[in-house]
Amino acid sequence: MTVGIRDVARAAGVSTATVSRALGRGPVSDALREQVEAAVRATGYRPNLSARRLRSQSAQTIGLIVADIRNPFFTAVSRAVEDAAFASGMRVILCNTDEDPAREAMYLRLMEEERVTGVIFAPTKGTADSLRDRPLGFPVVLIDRTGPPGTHDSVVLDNPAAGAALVDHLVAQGYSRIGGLFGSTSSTARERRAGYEAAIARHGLTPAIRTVAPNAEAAEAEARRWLGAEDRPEALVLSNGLILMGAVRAARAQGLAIPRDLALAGFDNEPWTDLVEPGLTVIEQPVAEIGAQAMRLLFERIESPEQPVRKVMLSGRMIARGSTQAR
Amino acid sequence: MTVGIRDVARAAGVSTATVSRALGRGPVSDALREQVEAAVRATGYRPNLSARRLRSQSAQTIGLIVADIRNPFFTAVSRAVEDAAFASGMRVILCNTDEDPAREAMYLRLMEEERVTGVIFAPTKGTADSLRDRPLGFPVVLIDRTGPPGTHDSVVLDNPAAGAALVDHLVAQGYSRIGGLFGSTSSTARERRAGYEAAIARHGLTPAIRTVAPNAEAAEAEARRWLGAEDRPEALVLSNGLILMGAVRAARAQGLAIPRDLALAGFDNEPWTDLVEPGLTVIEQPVAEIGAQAMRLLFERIESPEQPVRKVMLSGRMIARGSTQAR
DNA sequence: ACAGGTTGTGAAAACGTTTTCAGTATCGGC
DNA sequence: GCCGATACTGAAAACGTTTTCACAACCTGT
Repeated sequence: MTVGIRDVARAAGVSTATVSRALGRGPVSDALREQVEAAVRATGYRPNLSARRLRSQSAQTIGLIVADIRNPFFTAVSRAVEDAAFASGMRVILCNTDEDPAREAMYLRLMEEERVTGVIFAPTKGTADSLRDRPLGFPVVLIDRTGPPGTHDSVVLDNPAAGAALVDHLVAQGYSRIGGLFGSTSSTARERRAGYEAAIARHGLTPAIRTVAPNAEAAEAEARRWLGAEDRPEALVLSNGLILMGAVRAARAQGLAIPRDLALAGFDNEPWTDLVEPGLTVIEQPVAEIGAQAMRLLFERIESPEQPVRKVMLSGRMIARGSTQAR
Repeated sequence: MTVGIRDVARAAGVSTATVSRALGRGPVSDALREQVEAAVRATGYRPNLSARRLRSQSAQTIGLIVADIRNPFFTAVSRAVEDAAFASGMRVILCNTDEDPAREAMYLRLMEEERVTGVIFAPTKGTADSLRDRPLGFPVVLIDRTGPPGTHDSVVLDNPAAGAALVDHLVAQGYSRIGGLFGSTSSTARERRAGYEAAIARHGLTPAIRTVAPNAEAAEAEARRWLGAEDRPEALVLSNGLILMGAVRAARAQGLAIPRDLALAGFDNEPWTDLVEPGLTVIEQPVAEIGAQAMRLLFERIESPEQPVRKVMLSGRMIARGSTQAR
């Protein structure tokens, strides 16, 4: 029924070995190569990737496991990864875990079964920690989040610095009762929180921290409670774009004017953050750079598996907008 | 090196056939099944999916080819598709074409080479038209966009009705010089435009139409030109969420107040559309339903390949917000 | 007690490629 | 004119599974 390499071989009057070589790279005379190419066109042959991968023991595929495909940060990173992969003739399998450890485990198993060449992974905290003891058949590069130092290559933002920068900015703008609402599932949120705490301490202020599942709905609910409470802060630091959106919604719901009643400073320069009124002060992440660096680390790890573990730390860029106007 | 089914068989003291049957569905005694499972755990065996697919001639994989992964409409649909696929024990390969026919062709070829079970596809107009003459080894369900009637199953919004509904709403709110800015690459934009034109004609108004690449940057540039021209419309209909965002940016850039100087009505109830001031009137698409229906059509087509082509048309829901306030 | 299932099992074939191995021309250098 | 490379080619093995085939063991109804 379906046309295979033997059909092409027969049509071209050569052996299957020659067809294989003509299609891949192998020594084939120009004459035969042309015959083969003609036969491929004539028969409409499509190589069977499963067979090719099985025999060649090389999937030419990298897995990209992200925590939330709705988060524009991850879609932006994934585009960069995909571009780099295609430039190297590799396929990408994109997986979305929804910050769910069970789905992370499932996808890691899937990657093993696919015998992928390598994986780029944004794990939840628990998985990141246990990754050290989990033997996997492929190299892993962590993005956005890391586990214990020294286990896997990684590329992350300088989160402590970024968290501190937001606090410093808010202090400079005249705010002092500065709260922080951080995601509960990632090392990244922890690091941003650590930067927040350090800066708060440095300025001699009192920290006020709440933790929440990193999605807009949970963040809105928690922020509403907080903003309705007596100890309502004057300003809020939000640890990612989804939480930032939740906070904006909560402020609206509570009838608080930004920045008069509540200043906001968060992460991820998403397209909508300068469309709302006032614009939102954010740390912009170098998303394309993160994806590209992750692919570079992965390729270099595949090239030389025994080299020491590396961690690439990139700086964010603060974009000050109306939401943190001086009071 | 890597542990295969023969190693498991040896460890369990059975044949490879028995291991295969114990892992899949096949008649195996309980005693042996347990032995096999123990051996799997002991050896850390992971089945090789390439080998499995090659032998069983079934990829258990569906391809999902979307036009723009940055468009929240497609990420939402893809989540629904993925959920349905996993519920049926299938994998999903997610591909992003960027509205580029060359990438569409590349991904279609990839799907052939992967021998996928089926494909869900949001094609550009040119590709949708030529799809009829392109023999593919798998069933295809078109989403969001269609080609010539009767060639492939599809699930789409009732776009003409939705386009007309926006015009009707604007007319009811007192606007009469209503322009339309539509995407250039999809059948969907065409249908929305047809609905716009029909409604404009029905109200005895004059149509004013511009066409643009369906991304925020191109839309903003075109809208800026238009809004700076003498024949600036009082209201604008925008054919998707990205174009809507471009229009908002253009209005801001030209210093036009919404809705006083310019009313806006668009598509896709994205999270930010009610965060901007004023909120934007949009047609909300039943994204989860679109994904679920597409999977249903695909499965039923796989089940019975010869059944007549079906087209599922879903209705959008208009959400009126401040951007179309009565004047 | 026997024919005719039914159930469980293993040996071996098969899936569609790539790669190894061996072989045949051809070539350059003596 | 011979010898060792070099370049190309085909036959067959190999990749890791699932599936077919054959068969043995056990039922079930007469």
